[in-house]
Amino acid sequence: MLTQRSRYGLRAMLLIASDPVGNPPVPMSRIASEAQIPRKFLEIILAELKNANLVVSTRGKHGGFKLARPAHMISLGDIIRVIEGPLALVPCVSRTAYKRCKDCRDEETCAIRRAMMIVRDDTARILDGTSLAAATEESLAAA
Amino acid sequence: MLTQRSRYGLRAMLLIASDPVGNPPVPMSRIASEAQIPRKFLEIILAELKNANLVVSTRGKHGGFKLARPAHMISLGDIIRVIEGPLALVPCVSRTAYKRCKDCRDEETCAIRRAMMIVRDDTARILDGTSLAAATEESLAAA
DNA sequence: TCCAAATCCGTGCGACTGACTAGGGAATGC
DNA sequence: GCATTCCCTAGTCAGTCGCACGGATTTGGA
Repeated sequence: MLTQRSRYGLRAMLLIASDPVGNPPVPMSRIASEAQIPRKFLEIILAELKNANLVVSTRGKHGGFKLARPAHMISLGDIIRVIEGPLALVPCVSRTAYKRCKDCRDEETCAIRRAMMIVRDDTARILDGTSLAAATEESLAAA
Repeated sequence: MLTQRSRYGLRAMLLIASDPVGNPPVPMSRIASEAQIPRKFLEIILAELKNANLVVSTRGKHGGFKLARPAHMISLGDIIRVIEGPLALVPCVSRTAYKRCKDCRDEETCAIRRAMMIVRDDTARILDGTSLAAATEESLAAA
């Protein structure tokens, strides 16, 4: 299951993405109220997203957040990986956080690993293949 | 990512499954030493598995644990669901723990939900489609 | 009969994480 | 210079993870 953080992150990103491109940045307070996310908690999440170069911020009056790339170039997988961590169920099949399992005799023939690998690939294929743009087309608030 | 618990659970089940069918039950101490799982922690995990009717135990001397069903009738999904919880990433696509997301306008057209649903189905298909028997055929210790 | 081998059962515990709060700083625009 | 915004550092509070301790209970065998 995804953590609350991740769901908040998805909601926040969807909301920013749903704002017309030419508009001024979306202030945090509006994200908090419209997506129903605790204000201060949202700060932390947006900081992570900013740190990962998924959003850019402008300070001062009329400041706020905008997507760092167009909405069709940011995937659900990008967001989840930033907030939640690796998509893989076990370290030995993770691309971003590979770690050998210590008592595995042979990674090549391990059936557990093979199943986990397929799960990971399928998951990544779906989540990386769904962009914010695709998601906002039909629904505005979810997760 | 799966928790350590779940990985221990998988290892324990694999070890029990790898024991010849006619043999006496496998004592916890042997599982602990061979699968490298802390003895007392293993107690809790085996209790969960027993409670979920995946293993049966016999007490007293020469007691231990055996699979409750033949190894080809227990899937990795069965085990993970018991110890880790639902396979779905969000509650609104879970079969075993469905819960509506409060501010979702329309579940039918929600693209997030649709992506998550596909991920869940793929995950379940693989994990429920891989039995302990299939896993033990090629590798004995993993995860 | 009594011991040893085994599962069962409750309790505790330190570390971490998840979710959230508090309070002030620093930049920017009017 | 003042309001509006983001930025930063802590700290709380509850829960879970991973694990350990000390038994009680059941069973088989010497």
